[in-house]
Amino acid sequence: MVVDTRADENIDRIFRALADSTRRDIVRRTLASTYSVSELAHEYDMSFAAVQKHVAVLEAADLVRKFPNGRERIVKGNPTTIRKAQELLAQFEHLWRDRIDRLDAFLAE
Amino acid sequence: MVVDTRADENIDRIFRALADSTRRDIVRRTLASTYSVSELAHEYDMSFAAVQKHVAVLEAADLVRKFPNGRERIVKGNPTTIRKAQELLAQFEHLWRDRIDRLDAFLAE
DNA sequence: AGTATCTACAACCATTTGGTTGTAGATTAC
DNA sequence: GTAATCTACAACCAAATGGTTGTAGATACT
Repeated sequence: MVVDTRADENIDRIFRALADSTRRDIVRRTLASTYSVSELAHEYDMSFAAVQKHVAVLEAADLVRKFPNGRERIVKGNPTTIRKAQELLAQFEHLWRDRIDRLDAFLAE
Repeated sequence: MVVDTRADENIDRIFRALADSTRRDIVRRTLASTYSVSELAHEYDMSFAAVQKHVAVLEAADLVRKFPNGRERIVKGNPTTIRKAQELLAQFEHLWRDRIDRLDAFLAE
């Protein structure tokens, strides 16, 4: 069985992007407030280029978007993609509940 | 600023584990039904050892657990960890909502 | 105009990841 | 008892990841 589709690759990117505490912190910050790339870079113990790469990973996953503002790029967190991931996990939980419901129905016989 | 803690590493593992469509499929299956490792292996176009490794990654993230049953290991999806991830994403969304609420309050002045 | 700042991007490096094959230990089936 | 099945794990390999430094293009400041 082959499992991978284009849609799956997008999901891969989302979870992969979230699997790093620096990137999760960037998402939190840019959801709660406004940051340029260099403002973000000041927050972490790593090079500007490293932070830039993290932002690029998040952007590829559509977890943040960049908007030009003069020489700066304003990074904004994208709540829609967060919700998408959340809904996928909710489906997972649903599978479990359905199973329990089936079990309950069986035991009720 | 240093961002990583022990707790963060666990979160890393969860999202990292979910960032692969084969592993997401294993989670879905083992939440909805019962599979041994070899039964899972039959479902995918890869070696038994590869599937075994995927299960190990999921187990390290506590997304599945293994229970010995004779020579088999029964793999069970763990809804608790799914929920944990879901709640974390819900917090992210909350940051966004708070921001919008603050904006609304400001505009209402 | 000249300088400083912000960003983009390439090249490089060590480590991790996702796959493989092969070997070996337990348990079950005949 | 022997053979088949299920699992574990090591060794290996190519590709991706997460960091670095260095160079260069735009924009803003004085």
